[in-house]
Amino acid sequence: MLSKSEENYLKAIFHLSIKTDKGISTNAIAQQLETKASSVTDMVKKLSEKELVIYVKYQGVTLTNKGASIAANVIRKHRLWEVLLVEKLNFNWDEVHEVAEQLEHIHSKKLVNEIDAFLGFPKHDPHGDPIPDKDGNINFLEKSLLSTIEVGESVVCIGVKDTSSDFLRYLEKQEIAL
Amino acid sequence: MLSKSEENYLKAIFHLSIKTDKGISTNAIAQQLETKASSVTDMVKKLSEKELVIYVKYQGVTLTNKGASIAANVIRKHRLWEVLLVEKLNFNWDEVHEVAEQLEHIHSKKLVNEIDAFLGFPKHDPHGDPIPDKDGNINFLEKSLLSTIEVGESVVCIGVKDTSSDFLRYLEKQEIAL
DNA sequence: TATAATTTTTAGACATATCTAAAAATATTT
DNA sequence: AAATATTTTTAGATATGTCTAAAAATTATA
Repeated sequence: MLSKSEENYLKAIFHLSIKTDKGISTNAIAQQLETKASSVTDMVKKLSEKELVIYVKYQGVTLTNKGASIAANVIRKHRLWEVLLVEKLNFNWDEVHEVAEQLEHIHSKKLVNEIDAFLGFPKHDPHGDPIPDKDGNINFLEKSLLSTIEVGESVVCIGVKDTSSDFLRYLEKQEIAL
Repeated sequence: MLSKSEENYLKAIFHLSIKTDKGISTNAIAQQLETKASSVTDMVKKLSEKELVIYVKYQGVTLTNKGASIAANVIRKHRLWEVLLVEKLNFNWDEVHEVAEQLEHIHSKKLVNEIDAFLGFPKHDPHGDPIPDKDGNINFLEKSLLSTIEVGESVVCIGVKDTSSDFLRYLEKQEIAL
């Protein structure tokens, strides 16, 4: 059973890996997790021993299949909890992140799958991000940033990149929803 | 913000305090938490510094109002989660304990209160134990053990003392429910 | 390609929570 | 009340995860 900390590292590496095929740098992980590079080195060694990442000194890390699968599962839980909070428990989409950060570390396969069913097997979280399936498969559908759209063009908003409360409340003020 | 471990100690002391007015012994706590007496001494000192328990060396501990309130709140969360698991997520009453032990440590007042409302403000958990209210007040209603009832007497079963899976499944086989 | 700047790792320290083994205090027995 | 047994505490060790500061490796610059 992995610790909360180990899961958070895998999740951070997973997110950083989406944008690139290269190894993820120690500093990038440190920045993502708001921790120090030296802490990252320590943890990455540990994850490497557990065969969850491939780590070559000074070359950054990449997730193994096992590591990626665990990370996807944590993200699955995070996003399913977010849907539950918004759809059933009157949370606003700008209030869910902090609680979901805690809930994503609850260990119970039955719980996750029951929530999935209870919610009708949602495909996206309240911010439009795709929810990985049981096997960790995730649907990266192509999106364009609103800033790249021409004035006058009609588009459908399916997600947000910035999930800060400030930004989400700004969107609501502009009457932009998903 | 208290750690999971600190919360578990407060909860254990709370439960042990129900049966007695005396200070709770180091050994009793160690037994309840399946840990060693020396670990209990360490933690109890820490809780004492935080004014959550009154601790006199060799004399056991009692909860302060603050400590009791926190313990009651953890128990409130535990029992509300159990109701959610059973009522909404298809858990059997013998499957809920382990997951609730994790969920009770999630920190979010809004979450607890929303779950409470979502469930229609239940008064008891799936084992018939009372759910403390927001302020930590708990309804200790008088119950008699089935073993003290005369043969032929008619009674209503409103709770269980033993919450082990084995015992709960035995009750189901006997068609005894709450 | 040397030199400088940056990144990464190592070494050693600290906090939390736990443990074992020994010492001290309390409780029980004779 | 003295001897014995039990409980509790202390002292010192371990594991996890973090940090700072210094050393080593890599990358960028002149």
